[in-house]
Amino acid sequence: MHSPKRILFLDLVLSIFRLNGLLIAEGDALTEKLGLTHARWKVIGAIALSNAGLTVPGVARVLGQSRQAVQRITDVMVVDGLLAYQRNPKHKRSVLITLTEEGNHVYNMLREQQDPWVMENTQEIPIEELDQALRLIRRLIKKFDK
Amino acid sequence: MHSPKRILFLDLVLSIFRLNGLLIAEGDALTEKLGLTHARWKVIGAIALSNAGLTVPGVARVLGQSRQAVQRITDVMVVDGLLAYQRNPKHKRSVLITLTEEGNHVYNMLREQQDPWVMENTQEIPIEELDQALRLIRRLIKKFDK
DNA sequence: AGTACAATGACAACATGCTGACATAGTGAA
DNA sequence: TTCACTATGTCAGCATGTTGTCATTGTACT
Repeated sequence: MHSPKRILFLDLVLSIFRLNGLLIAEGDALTEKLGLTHARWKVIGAIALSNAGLTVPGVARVLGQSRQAVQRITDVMVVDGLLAYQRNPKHKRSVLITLTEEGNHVYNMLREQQDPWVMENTQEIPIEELDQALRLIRRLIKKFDK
Repeated sequence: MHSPKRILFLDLVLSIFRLNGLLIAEGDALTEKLGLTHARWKVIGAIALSNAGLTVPGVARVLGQSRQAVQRITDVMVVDGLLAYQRNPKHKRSVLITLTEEGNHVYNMLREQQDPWVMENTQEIPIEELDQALRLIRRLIKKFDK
């Protein structure tokens, strides 16, 4: 079974692995001066983008990681003063994660690095192509996320 | 700067992270009975797909990882009998990695699991869409892989 | 040939991720 | 309300990946 589709799909999978690694490297380079690592900017990004507030398992679900891995990172980030835990009106045990003033400051600096980076890497790409790719990827995510 | 393109691109990046994790989980589930982990099936796949033979740093380049990480995995896989190191006519120190008979057997079984998995997950997706997405991802890879 | 630079192997320290296990809190149905 | 099931926090063990460092081998240029 060596259909073109098979080759294409496996190629796509390998390319996802590769791009994933490159994006992490890009993000790390982008945030190097801010003292962030990819584990940290992922968490900061997820929280900053959430409207309703996120719990530790909530961040884990968004990032597709285990809650234990997220918990470990957030615990350290709270100690480091980037995040704070806040009482959750919806849940007695599971606190909400919020950005501290310093965390917000770091996020803003992250944005200052990120915005030109996004500009630079998307200006030649039509918005329709980005949208189509995103839709396909979302479709695959839905398939695998059960 | 909250252009739709920015949001779209960041959304794409997050989705790549998410899909990457899900694909690894899929692969691990697929190869669970074979006693493989993602670090291992990635190496086996890379070697099986190579024509000319690969060295440890060669595999690292293909997978976009550090040679040290690959070396550690291959060393264990040699002990486990899946891989063997072979004299490299081109290089005195840097040996070639080959699949042992058992390694080849495992690769064939991997293929038996992988083929129906690919079928199942691509049958509703037009080949053109896969191709377009792959092209965009390759374009991004080229941008970041310097 | 000689020499500077690159590539490789080896080892270490560390960050990150996963799963498993357990106790506790929360939720929903009988 | 009670009870089974799920969600969460916590701790532990382990796999994987990164960077840094050093010695050694290869390579390429003069």
